[in-house]
Amino acid sequence: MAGNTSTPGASVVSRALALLFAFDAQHRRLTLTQLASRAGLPLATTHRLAADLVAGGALVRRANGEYVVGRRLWDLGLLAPVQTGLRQVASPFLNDIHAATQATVHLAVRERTQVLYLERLSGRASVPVVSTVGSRLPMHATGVGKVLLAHAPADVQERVLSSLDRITPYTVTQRARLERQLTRVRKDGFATTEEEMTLGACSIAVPVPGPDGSVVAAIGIVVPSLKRDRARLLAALQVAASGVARTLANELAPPGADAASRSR
Amino acid sequence: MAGNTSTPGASVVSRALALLFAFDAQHRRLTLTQLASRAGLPLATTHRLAADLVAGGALVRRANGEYVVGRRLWDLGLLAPVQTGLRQVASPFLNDIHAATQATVHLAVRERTQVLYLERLSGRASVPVVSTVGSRLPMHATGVGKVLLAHAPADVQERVLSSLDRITPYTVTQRARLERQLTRVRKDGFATTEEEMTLGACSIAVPVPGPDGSVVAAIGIVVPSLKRDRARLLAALQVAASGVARTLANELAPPGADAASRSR
DNA sequence: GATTATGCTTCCGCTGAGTGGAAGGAGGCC
DNA sequence: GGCCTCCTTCCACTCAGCGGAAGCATAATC
Repeated sequence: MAGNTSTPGASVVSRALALLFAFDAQHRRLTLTQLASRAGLPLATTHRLAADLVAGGALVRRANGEYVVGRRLWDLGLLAPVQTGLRQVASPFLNDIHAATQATVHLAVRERTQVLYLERLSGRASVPVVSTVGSRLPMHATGVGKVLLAHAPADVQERVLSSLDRITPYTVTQRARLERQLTRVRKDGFATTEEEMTLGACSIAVPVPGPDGSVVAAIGIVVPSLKRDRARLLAALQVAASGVARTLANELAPPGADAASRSR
Repeated sequence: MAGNTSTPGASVVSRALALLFAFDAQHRRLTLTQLASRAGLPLATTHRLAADLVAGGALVRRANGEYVVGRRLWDLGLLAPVQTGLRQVASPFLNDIHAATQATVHLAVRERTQVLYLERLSGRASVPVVSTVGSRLPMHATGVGKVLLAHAPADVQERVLSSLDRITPYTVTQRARLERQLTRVRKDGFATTEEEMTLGACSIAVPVPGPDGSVVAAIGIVVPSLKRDRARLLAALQVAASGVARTLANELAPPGADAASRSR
């Protein structure tokens, strides 16, 4: 729009989005200068666009000058069809697991080469858990991740297996060893981790099969130790997973349109 | 930016936001034409801006041409400091109530003259419930709403009381009667509704007091009937509410900055 | 209390990014 | 074929946006 832009070709909209997406889980509050630098825009431009965004309610400016994401964007985000159907269907079953185990319960799907956490019920026990709703974690170090990885397309597996970051001393970073684990996951129908993502936290997870036999999601729980009641936890998970799978299959009976198209 | 705009003075950013906020709970999917009409923009302009938004991942265009809110906005929305602290603190207590009662559990705050639902655990029983996370409902017809209204500033009460919409045949629309109910709510420490929002659904709710004695939120549950176990439900709610209140007070012990500033 | 540093706000001349009417597809229905 | 609806592309006009620079406010440093 302007004559003397430093990056001709970039639309105003793209700049505005750069400002919005400058926020992330580690940067929920940004000063003007931080915002400008993270978005890669000149300070004056940032100042003006940010003011527009504040005027529209997309951002909020605190009394101390910091910008935060506005409530209107929270509203808007909730409308995104992020597995809406899956989450609604799964919700009561997750609650059942939570009631039965008192542990932290997760519902997750695969997003490219990472685990995306769709839902989380936090447990009573003081287990350190790093995931929150919306967070992405590596597949090879989480229970739900191993389940999803074990059933992912070959090219995804290849990409994940070719670079296994060490997160704790117990993270499985040897390709061959993880491959053996994945084979077991497919055979046994569940995956476990022991302090591979967070010290002091173990997990166990099972797949949620879709109508066509593919794996559409994973349900897992996080506990301080698996020693004691692995069998009990696994039973609870499997009941829930088959419940979700059954409900999903029924819901899809009238095979209309693409996923998540049930607004009415 | 352009010479021949029909509404000079409107920034590109404001137009882009108009497009985004054209989506709401009743309109999660919009065609180009719908989008243009709801945003109040010419079709060609809408087409171009929407393409920019899609390029940035803020919107997604389905195969059938419909636009929906994109996953990146979902991510972003989760970063909004919408009572982050309150929700985190309350979550385990809400789960307790849910486990104990198997009913639909709500956490809500007041937003201007409406109830804003922050959290919802759906129950097993087939009770019709209209609320979802992020939805706003009138205060006078919901349990949590009555609690929040009873403890709202006088001007808010006045505005709400001066126009009581009828939603079901049982909605309380007489000002004097609702005022008497509010007095009781303050005295008894809980509120109830009986099919005032939805036929076949009753609710009971209690306030969550903040450190300074004001009411910061309400916790409520929805059941088919209150006849049977009102006392039991009330007890569960009160335990949870005081648990949340106590945790909140402890959390605020180091009184630093404004709410929701715990990113690390 | 002067000096420096840092971060925010405002100003303003230049110009190409944005605008939207209009024309041209692409389907769907009768 | 004719008609309708909805989407896409084109293009001449021009003012909204651009961002360097100067000014301002506050806080730290000497």
